[in-house]
Amino acid sequence: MKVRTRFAPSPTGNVHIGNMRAAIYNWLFARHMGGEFLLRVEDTDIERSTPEAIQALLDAMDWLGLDVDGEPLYQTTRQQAHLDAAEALLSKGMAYKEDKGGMGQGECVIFRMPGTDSSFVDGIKGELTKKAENMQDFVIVRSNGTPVFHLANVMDDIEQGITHVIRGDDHIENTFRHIALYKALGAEVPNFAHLPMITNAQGKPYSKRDGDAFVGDFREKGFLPEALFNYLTLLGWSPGDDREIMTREELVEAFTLERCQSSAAQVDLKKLTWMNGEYMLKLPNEEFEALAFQSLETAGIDAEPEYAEQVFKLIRERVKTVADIVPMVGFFFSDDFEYDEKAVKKKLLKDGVADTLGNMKTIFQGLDVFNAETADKALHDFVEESGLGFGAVMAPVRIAVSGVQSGPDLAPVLAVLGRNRVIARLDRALALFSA
RNA sequence: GACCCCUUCGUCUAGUGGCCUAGGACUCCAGGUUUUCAUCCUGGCAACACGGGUUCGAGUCCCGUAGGGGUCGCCA
Repeated sequence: MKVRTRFAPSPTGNVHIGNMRAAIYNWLFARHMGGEFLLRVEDTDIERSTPEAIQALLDAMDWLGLDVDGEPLYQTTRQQAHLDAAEALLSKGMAYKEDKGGMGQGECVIFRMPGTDSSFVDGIKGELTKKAENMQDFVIVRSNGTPVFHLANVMDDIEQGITHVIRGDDHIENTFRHIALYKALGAEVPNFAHLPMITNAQGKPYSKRDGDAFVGDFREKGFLPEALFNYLTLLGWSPGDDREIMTREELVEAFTLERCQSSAAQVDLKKLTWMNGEYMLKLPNEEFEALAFQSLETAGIDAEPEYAEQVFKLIRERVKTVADIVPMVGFFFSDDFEYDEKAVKKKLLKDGVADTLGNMKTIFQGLDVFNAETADKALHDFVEESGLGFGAVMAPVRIAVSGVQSGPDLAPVLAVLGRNRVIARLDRALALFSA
């Protein structure tokens, strides 16, 4: 039988990172097995399920490259089928009506647990069992006539022909109920695999309060989808060898449920950032530039393409995330940049620095040609002639033209900025900081 | 509280009874390269939760303890 997995989120607009990892595992498993990956939108919460929220969900999946087979199933279209199933269960005596709790809310439909011990083999955790006395009957249709999650979920998984239900381990208890439902409904029980949860930097389960809980947050922070995908896959799974940076094809090829960890995993932003940097490095130049131009645009920076491309070449290898770009190149596009206070205090407000900057200005003005090579040579010559240390010359010049202590090679930076800008900035630094 | 699950370096993990004086990666630290910064290279720190078994031999199997987590809704 062909493997079919599914991702069944509630479209709330924000897709939780833990949910998205479950989606990734479902996708990976389906692709590995040559099966299908389906989407079911559990949109029965009318308040939160707006078209925008659904679109946001689809966008997040698209961004991560989780392609879906077939049309998505919208749970709201299935209500009648759910209710019919409840009727059938009722008529077979497998469910009963009751005014639960006697609260006068009216009668709801309650599923009768079979009263036998239950056990199943979880694809990740192994055999799981539960004694009959620890399982209670449960509501499948509310007194207001709407189906409850358990019924809807099972019915729709049957409808979509799901063979493998891969979900968070917070569903383990539900699984015993669901299995009983499958059997009562006369349907084949699918395979189940329960993923351990992932936790935040504090080692606690992700809550909606966590800043980085949603897929969109990672996108905004400048992470590449392929890097996030790779990282999330490795969080709780490993190929069994030492590979870490893996292409999507390699991940699909290597992915199996048996190699999934059965304990919770903690997200480590530092490692994600490292991995993202590796992916940034691998990006084809055109893609990097496209991303960079986009970042400048959203930051409201007007960039002349030819000039910008020179700038991008300078920072290309230093960027860890897309979000690094704008702060790194700001001074190339505007004279209105901040001076790093510490840097100024430590390097600029020193005796003799004003002379150094003044000398460099004169030297640069006197150059026949001003480019990376000549600027570099001028810098070196001056260091030698003056007997000043290298740091005593480079650092002040760098801070004067960029505001900060670190950045790409200084000479190329000067060359790209151009002589006029460099001299103007040296003048300004002289005026502002001559001690 | 009841039921269930989990436990290898700070973090992600390899490890399926001898190949483990426990390997890799991130982080961190030190040195080197770069006559600036970053990169890069080399090296280092650092773990089998604890206690009992079983066995010639246990990180690997069993039992218990502790700690962590999940679930106990007419939410999903």
